[in-house]
Amino acid sequence: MPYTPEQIAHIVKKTRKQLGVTQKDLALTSGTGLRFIIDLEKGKPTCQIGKVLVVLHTLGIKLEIMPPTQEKYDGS
Amino acid sequence: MPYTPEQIAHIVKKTRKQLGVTQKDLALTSGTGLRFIIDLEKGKPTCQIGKVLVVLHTLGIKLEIMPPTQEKYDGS
DNA sequence: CAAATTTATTCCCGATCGGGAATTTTTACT
DNA sequence: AGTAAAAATTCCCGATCGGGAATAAATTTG
Repeated sequence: MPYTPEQIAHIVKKTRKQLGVTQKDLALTSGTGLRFIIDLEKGKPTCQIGKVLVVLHTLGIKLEIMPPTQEKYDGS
Repeated sequence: MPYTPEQIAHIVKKTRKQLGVTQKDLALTSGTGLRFIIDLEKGKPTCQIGKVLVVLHTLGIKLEIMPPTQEKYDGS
């Protein structure tokens, strides 16, 4: 289940609309530019991670990152 | 609790080491370049989201994105 | 339906990402 | 301690990100 930029784009757009926020407002409140927001919501894979994280936070979208659990097999 | 690029960097680096994988190997298996991996593990906020997602997936790091819950107040 | 609003595209352009190689520095191993 | 391995830096350079404005297109509103 890896996330793709397109999926993130969809979540961002949907959340933004649900909050009744325009792309322009989101750009302002997240400290980015309109250009970036449009690209992000288009699912562009080259958007900068730092800005993506800021936008997610601005929209109240929570992120959880879970490393794999370590299982050591002494297969001897 | 927003994630920062630095936090992601830390998780990536820690996971990679736990898996006993070198940066070079990770670059190869994730289809990126050594340069990118080093930048990512340095917490550079300008790394491309698409590549970040691929690396996370390659390392088996799971991501969860949770939009805010919608609560409609008819405050009338 | 027309007007207003929102979104998307285009343009300009400075800054820089990132692939890949070479080199240097740091870390790990014996 | 010395060596090998890993990581980081530097370099080159083509490609392009993204801010911001203007414009076009699409969508929403009344």
